[in-house]
Amino acid sequence: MIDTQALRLEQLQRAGDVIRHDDFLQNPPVFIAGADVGFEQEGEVTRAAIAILRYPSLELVEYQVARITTTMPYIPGLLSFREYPALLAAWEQLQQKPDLIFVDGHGISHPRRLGVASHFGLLVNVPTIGVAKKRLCGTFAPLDSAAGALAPLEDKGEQLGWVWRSKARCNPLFIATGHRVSTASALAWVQHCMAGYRLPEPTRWADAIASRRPAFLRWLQLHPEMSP
DNA sequence: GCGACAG
DNA sequence: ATCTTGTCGC
Repeated sequence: MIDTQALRLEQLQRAGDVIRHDDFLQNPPVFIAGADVGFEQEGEVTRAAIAILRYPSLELVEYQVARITTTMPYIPGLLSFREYPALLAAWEQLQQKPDLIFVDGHGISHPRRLGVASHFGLLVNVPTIGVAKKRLCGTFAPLDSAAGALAPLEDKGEQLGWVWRSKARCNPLFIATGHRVSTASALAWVQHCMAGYRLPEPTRWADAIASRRPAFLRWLQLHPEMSP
């Protein structure tokens, strides 16, 4: 069995190492990555995809996909332990390491302040931002229906991040510091990587690659040399 | 006790 | 997350 209590204690300990302010040596970043995790073989296999985009052009310059045997079931609040092994595997395969990573999931907007974006950021020691599609914890004021509507996500007296409607008629995104990025910058960087869709480009590409979507397959046709 | 609960 | 087509709404 899994000692969930020990994992929760580990989260509390690691959360103390998360840096919640900007400490980039060079800003703005030159390469921004999007990271996404999915599953195959009825969950037996965990698949991670990382897409590297040049900033500010947002063109895809590299991507890596890693598949490993799944070791943990999905337990709300303990997601990072299930996903980080595959993320690390994909990370090791990268030729070009990014200056900033958008991780699909929460950052410090987590019950014990250690979502997958924060956990992964600590492991690779790179600035990360959590971009999630659903709330995990915290509360926020009703959001206006217009694109751009924003509300702080708060919990127990502190602001954990933002709830931001990136596009009209779409559910909002939950954006928070992962590691080495401030709450204000987390929102700004995501906003700087939008291209008309609900998700920011780094995340959108990572998802397209992991799921082998048509847009990605078409891009592959134009870049044969990029086929792994 | 009851409801909520990233991917 | 994943299984999956068409369909309703702006």
